[in-house]
Formats: sequence, structure tokens, C-alpha cells
Amino acid sequence: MGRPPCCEKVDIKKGPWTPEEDIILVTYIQDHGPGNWRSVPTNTGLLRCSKSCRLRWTNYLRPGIKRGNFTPHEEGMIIHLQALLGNKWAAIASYLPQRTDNDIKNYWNTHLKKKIKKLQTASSDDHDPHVLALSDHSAQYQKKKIFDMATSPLASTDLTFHDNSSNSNFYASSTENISRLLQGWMRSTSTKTTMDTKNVDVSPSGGSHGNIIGDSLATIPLRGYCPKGEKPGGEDLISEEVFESILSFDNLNTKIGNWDHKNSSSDKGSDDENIKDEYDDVKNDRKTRPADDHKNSPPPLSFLENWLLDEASTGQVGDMMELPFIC
DNA sequence: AACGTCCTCAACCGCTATAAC
DNA sequence: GGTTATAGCGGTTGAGGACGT
Repeated sequence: MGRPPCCEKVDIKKGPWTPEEDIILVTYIQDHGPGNWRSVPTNTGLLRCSKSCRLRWTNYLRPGIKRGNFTPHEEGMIIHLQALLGNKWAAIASYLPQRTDNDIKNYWNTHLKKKIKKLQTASSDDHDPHVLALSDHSAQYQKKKIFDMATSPLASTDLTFHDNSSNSNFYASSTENISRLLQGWMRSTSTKTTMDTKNVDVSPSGGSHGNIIGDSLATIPLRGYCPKGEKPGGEDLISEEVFESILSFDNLNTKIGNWDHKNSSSDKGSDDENIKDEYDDVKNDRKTRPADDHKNSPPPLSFLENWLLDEASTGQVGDMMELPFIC
């Protein structure tokens, strides 16, 4: 005898969730907290499998979830982390706590992967001077990675925001999610009743917003990789801030590669001492941290990874909005 | 207006590791 | 220790909207 089944397999509803179902689920979780998913269908009367309830909460209703366009910095992080970690969407999502792994996976599959492939094809016989400048053995791996990243045709349409609520870069918190779904529910209900929708509170996420970045955000073609025949503003463009992020990343990666190389040949420059110390700290941290610590929390951050996160906190992306754009 | 194609993304599927019985 | 459910993950699907002809 094992555990009893989580729910009856018969009469289980599938497909998109309705606002009513969301409200029932959110109300229940507000009262009881997330977890014990097994009891959710039974206690709420939802004709959903417990797994479906958990996924709906995790991927859509959970607090703090961002929805809408990915920012240039988020795109840069996804590119970098995907290069570092591969298709470990949950791990990548742990560095973007407001994004779900499902969102990141979808965004990668529908936007980034496609553009990267296209531009790599377009630039197959071209080479970036930043890549060619790398010469030592450890840089070979970086070379390929940087080339891959540098040829990433990032976010043209997605960086060219429109004042359009469906493309809004405003991200709804769970409260706003609920508010939004409540509005939709009330509106749809109001068509059946005499409810005065003018009195319905309009959540920030529900309205039409000018994006913070907005129309001022231009895009530029990736230097040296603007495919022939592509007009400015078309696909395969890369934003200035993402490009600078990649270059910064290149420099740090190159430093690591150079330090590794120097370290192995006992040629340690004083300028690299800080890098070495930080590098050692990271290595020690990875050695000393219990394996279980990785299970429910992000792995320890390398200073590369810290850089990725620090960039957001220093407002670098915002500062770059002021940069002139070229094409 | 009608039709076909493409694109997006929420939801599902199937698998593995772990926990509960 | 064996069996079964759950949690978590990555891959895939398909409904519906956008777009082009």
C-alpha cells in the first residue's frame, strides 16, 4: 500500500482556467497557504487535478510574478545564463525570481533561439574583433560562447515597445493578477447583469500604459552582424544596452580565462589578485556548501553571476537609455 | 469578408527524484 | 524494502489571436 491517490481521475477538467476557477484557487490559498495540493480540489470543489492547481498557482497566480515584455537586462541575463547552464530553466528562473521557468522557456523558444539561429546563419563567414582578440587556450571556450552570444539577434520587436496594453511592460503582481481577473470576470458578468462597470476599480495592469522605457528605446544592429538587406528597425537588431552587457560579460569572461591561464603557468599579475580572491571564494563556497542547499535555492553565485545581478541594481540599463543609437 | 498561415503562451505530458505509506 | 503519490522539471501541444493574401 502506498499513498492514496491525489484525486479521482474521472471528471477532471483540462484546458484553460476560467476567472472563476482562479478566484476559487486564490481564495483557498490565501486562507490555507500554498502546499498540500492534494486537498485543494477536494476542499474547493474545483474539478482540477492537484497538479493542475499547483501549476496554475506557480506559473500564473503566485505573488510577485512579472508578466509582459522582457527587459533588455532580463534578455541579457537569459542569454548569459542559458550559455552557462543550458536549458536549465528552473535554474535560470532562480536568477530572475519574478519570472517563471515556463515564461523564460517560452520566451527563449519563441524569441531568442529563433533569432540567434537566424543571425548565426547570416554571419557564418563573419567574425567579431572581440572574438578574434582572444587567443589563449582557456579563451577558446569563451571565444565560442562570446561569438554565440555576440551573434544573438536580440529583441528587436520586443524592445521596441508600443503604447499598447497588450504589449505593456508593466508586470502584474499576484494581487494585480487577481484584480485583473476579477475585473474581467466582473465585466463579463456585467454584460449579463446591470452592474455599472464605471465603478469597477481599474488595476494598473489592466489599463493602457506608456512603457517606462517606451518610445525612447531605439535599437541598433549588432555591430558587424547586421544582415545584408535588413533594414534598421527590422528583425535581427540588438539593443545598445544588451550589446554593452555582452561586451562587459566578454571582458569579465576574458579576465577569468586569462587569470586561469596565468594561474596555471604561475604567472600571476597583481592586477588579477582581486579576481583570484573572488574566484577562490566562489570555489570554496561551492565546496563547502552542502549539496542539499542547491535543491531549493539558487546555486552560489560566481562573481560573473553576481555581476549579472548587480547590473540590475546599479541601474545600468536605465542609464543606457540615454545612449545615442547608431545604425 | 474569407481563408490560410504564423506566432504566442498557457497548459499538458512524461520523466526523474523524493516522500509517504 | 516495495509500492505508490507528489513535487519539480524540461519538452511539447494546441487554442486563439495576429497577420498576410
